[in-house]
Amino acid sequence: MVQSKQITLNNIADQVGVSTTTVSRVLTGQSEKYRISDRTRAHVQQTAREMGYLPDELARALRTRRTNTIGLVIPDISNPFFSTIARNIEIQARKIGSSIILSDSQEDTQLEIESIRLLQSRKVDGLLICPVGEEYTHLLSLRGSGIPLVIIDRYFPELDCAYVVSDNYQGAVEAVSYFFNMNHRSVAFLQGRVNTSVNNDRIRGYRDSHEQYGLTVDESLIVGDSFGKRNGYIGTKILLTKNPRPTAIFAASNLISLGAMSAIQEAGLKIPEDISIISFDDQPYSEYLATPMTTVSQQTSEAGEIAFRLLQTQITQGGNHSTEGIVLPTELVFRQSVRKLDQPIETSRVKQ
Amino acid sequence: MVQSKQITLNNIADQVGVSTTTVSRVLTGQSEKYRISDRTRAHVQQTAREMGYLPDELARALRTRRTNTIGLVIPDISNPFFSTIARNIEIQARKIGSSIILSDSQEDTQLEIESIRLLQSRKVDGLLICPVGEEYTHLLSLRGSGIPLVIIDRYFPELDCAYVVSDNYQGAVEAVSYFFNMNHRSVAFLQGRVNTSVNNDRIRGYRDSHEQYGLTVDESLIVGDSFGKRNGYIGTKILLTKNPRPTAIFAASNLISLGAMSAIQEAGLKIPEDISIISFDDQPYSEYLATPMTTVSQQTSEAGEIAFRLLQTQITQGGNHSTEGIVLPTELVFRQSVRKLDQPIETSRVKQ
DNA sequence: TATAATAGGACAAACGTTTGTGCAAGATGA
DNA sequence: TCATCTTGCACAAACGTTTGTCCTATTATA
Repeated sequence: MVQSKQITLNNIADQVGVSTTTVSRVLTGQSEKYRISDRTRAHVQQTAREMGYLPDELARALRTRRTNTIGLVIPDISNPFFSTIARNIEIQARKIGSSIILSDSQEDTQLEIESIRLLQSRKVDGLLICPVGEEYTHLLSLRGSGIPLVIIDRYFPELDCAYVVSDNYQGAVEAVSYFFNMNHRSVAFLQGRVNTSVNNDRIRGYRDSHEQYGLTVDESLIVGDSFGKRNGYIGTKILLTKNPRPTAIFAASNLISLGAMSAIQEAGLKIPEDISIISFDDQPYSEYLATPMTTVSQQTSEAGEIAFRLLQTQITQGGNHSTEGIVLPTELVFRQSVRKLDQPIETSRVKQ
Repeated sequence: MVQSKQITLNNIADQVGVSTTTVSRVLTGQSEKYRISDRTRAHVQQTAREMGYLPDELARALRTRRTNTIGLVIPDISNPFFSTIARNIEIQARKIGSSIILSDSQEDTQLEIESIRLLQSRKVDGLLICPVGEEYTHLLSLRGSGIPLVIIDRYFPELDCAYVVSDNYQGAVEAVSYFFNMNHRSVAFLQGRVNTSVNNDRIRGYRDSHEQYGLTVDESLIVGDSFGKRNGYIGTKILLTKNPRPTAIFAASNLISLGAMSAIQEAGLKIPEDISIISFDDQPYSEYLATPMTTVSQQTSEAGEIAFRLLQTQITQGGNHSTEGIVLPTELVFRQSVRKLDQPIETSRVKQ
């Protein structure tokens, strides 16, 4: 196997009988700016092609201080929610010849920090981060370093940084209100990772919705601590022991609702006859579930694309950091996992 | 916003009052090999830390001809099958300080080719490719270039290259045979992208299984041309017009079976009462579907990890390219989407 | 014809590392 | 005291680009 030597600008220069400079200028399309004759230009291009020249982006980047590379750090790339975001970022990046370096932080802040350091070492032009979400001091100093940065999905009110997130608050309000409209009065919340903006905003929506309907929230109906399936399973197990049992569950993620379905099934209960459920995150399979799931759909594709564009303007416009925050609307997609109950007997004053 | 200058070895050297060489040797842990005094070493380490030194991996790579970076090209990162593979690759890579550059070829050979070129320009140490799968001439020349390369999921018999794939043949045989054992005799195949090894092997299994049971395959029962959902929908629509209708469908991917479910539902049919189905690719949601789906499970996590290791040995052992092919067993996971029919009347000699 | 302008390209430095080699000063041995 | 080792580090080149500047020969201008 011949480990064929790399073809460099020098090789081409020697071959053509011209300086490296000239070759570089021709191949970067600066031939007219530097008055390279058509003859030379053609000759250089020809031999470059013949020799199969591929520019060394490393060397180029070292000189130009621009790698055309962006870092993407994500808590779990196997989660379709994140991989959809990643995909749309990649598609945008490829359009302008950028590459993305992918880092999976495994929902671990420490790994997130290490990822960021490594990406900085690799001199990425900018960073797109779906943060684990609890800590943000490392993001603060990152922001201070002046590197272009856009946060996705989970943001930090105290961090002055561009971000794109879903309207988690409104999404939660609509979901929970829908339960109330269907005459549910005991609605549980299977929450995700606590103290993340995503979770905080959804809880806030959950609470405010109660208030709007003149209801008080039963704190014992808020359970869970992660966005994973296992958490959904355990949380639901707990909820189902309650007496009286909640009539509805609002699950904070697609994985949580999957776990919840396991627990519900094991308890011999039916959705929505025995218990209703709404899940955050619409997925391709949502409509095919045993009971087609009513969900809160997020604009994941758009989130990826917008985040990339935000980052790109930061990169091209240099230090002029817009701190713009973009919040994308959610949509409640109605299917069959919510049952309408009989009118509740209680005399709850329904505001609004 | 202060665009703080990059800290270089030179800065540290100046600060400490020592040469760049010495700083480099200390910071790369070669202080004893080059007899740097403990005093100097400590001093250098201290100031490096104080100044917040981060090595420039670009410059380092340019000099060492090693980027600690591998290229990963995948047809669709939003497909959980691929994103699971990607995740496990990333997890392995991070353990040894490598980064992965992700490229989504969008199931387009041309984009795949461009991706590979760009990754070569970026001087990745090796390439992990889930090929689109029809063309492989570009992979041939890639192989000739001597860059470490491992193919995942779809391979090419004519391409002398390490690969890791599922045992698609055996998986298909088991699925289709199971149908036969359940007394089905009219089993359709909703195939994926034609002329890919994945599809070819599954078709072969489909055919051989027929032969083992002394049955002839009805060619009109093989429909479809991609691994997408839409293809599953259309293919099923077609199948359902047949008279007599096939009693069972073998779907070549998770997305195909989702599409099939739509078509089946629209026709007012029930799984498995009216039609049975087995799908390739087990997914977290498979057991929660309207009818829990009997699937052919692949070892996606393992595939990613193994591929990475294969590549890593190629990288470290230099040109010594093993051409080892690894095929991972599949597993038929039984759920409820297959109905047992009454004994067929026909007198088919059942071999085996 | 003398001078200025232009065309066409070359030189060399720089980006931040790594690494083979060289070299001075002190330590050791005879 | 002289030669030899050893210690501890510095020099300089190299990786493949890009880019500001300079140079020479030819053409145009006066």
